[in-house]
Amino acid sequence: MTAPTHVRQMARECIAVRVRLLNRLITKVCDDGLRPFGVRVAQVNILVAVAHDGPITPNEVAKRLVLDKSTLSRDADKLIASGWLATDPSDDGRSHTLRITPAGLELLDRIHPVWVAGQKKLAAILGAGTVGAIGGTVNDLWAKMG
Amino acid sequence: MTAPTHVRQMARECIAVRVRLLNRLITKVCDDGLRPFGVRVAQVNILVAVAHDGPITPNEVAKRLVLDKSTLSRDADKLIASGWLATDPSDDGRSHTLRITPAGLELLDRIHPVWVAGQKKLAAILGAGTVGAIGGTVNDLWAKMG
DNA sequence: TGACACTATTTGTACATACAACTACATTCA
DNA sequence: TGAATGTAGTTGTATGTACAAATAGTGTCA
Repeated sequence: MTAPTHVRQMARECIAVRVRLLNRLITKVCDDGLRPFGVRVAQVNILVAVAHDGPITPNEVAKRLVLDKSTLSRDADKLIASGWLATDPSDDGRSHTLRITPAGLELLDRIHPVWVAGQKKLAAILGAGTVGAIGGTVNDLWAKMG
Repeated sequence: MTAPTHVRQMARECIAVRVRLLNRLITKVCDDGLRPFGVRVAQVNILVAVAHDGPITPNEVAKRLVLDKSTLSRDADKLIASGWLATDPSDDGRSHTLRITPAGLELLDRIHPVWVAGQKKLAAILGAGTVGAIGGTVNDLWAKMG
C-alpha cells in the first residue's frame, strides 16, 4: 500500500529530517569519544568558542553558536561549576564576560587527540564533499554575522 | 592575545560544532513554521516516517531515524495521545506496530504547504550544494541500513 | 531628568534526547 | 525442554534545548 503523494514527497525530500538525523549520529560519535573525559560535545563546543574568542559575553557566545541565551546561561553555569570557565565583571552592568581557565585549557589539550580521531570518524560518515559543503555554509553564516 | 594552537585548530575545523549549529538553526526555522499547528519538527519527522513506512515497529522507526529507542518510545506516546498515531498488536509478543491515523494523515496534508515553504527557506540557508551533499550522505546511510 | 524603550541575563516550564536498568518475550542449543 | 542468551519496549535520571516571563541595567529624548 503506497503512502499519499504528499507523504511520499516529504519522506523523500525533507532536508530537516536529514540534518537532524546527522546531528544525532554525529553527536553520539562525539559523546562516545568524550565519555572518558566526563564531558559532552555540547560543552566542548562552548569551551572552544570561549577559549578562542574570549573574554566574551554570554550573549555573543550564544549568537555565535546559534544557541538560545537561556540555554547558554545554564550550560555556562555547569562549565563554571566544573572550573573550566570563569566570569569577570564588564563595563556594562547587565553583563559579564566569560573566559577559559587554566583547567579548561588543560582539558582541551587532553581532548585534542580524541578530537583529531573524531574528525576522521565524522569525515568517514559524512564524506569529504559534505564536510566541505557544511564548512562553507557555516563559514558564510559566520561571515554574515560579522 | 592568540589562543593556543590546539584551540585555534578546533575552532577552525571542527565538523561537529558546525553540524550541530546548522541543526539548531534548521530546527528553529521548522518549529517557527509549525507553531500554528501545535506540533514540532521532531514529531512531524516521526509521523512522516510512520506514514511512509508503516505499519512499522518502534524499533524500526528508531533505527531509521537514528533515534534512541527510549526517545522514540516517549515521542510516540505523545503522538498516540494526540490521536495522530495508533498501535496494533504484532506477532512478536514483545512488540507492536505503529500506524498513522486518518487524523495524522490529515495533519500532514495541512502541514504540506508550510513544509514546501520551509524547504525553500532551508535551501536558502544551506545553499544548493550543501542540500545535495547532505541528501546524498543520508541516502547512502539509509542504503547501507537496508 | 524622568519616563519609556531597549538590551542582557536568569528562571520557570516543556519537549527532545540518550544511557542505564529493568521487564517481558523470543530464540537457541545442549 | 529448560537454561542461557538475545531482543523489544518502558522507566528513571540527566543533559540539551527553546520560549515566555521576570529582573536588572542602559540609553534616549522630550
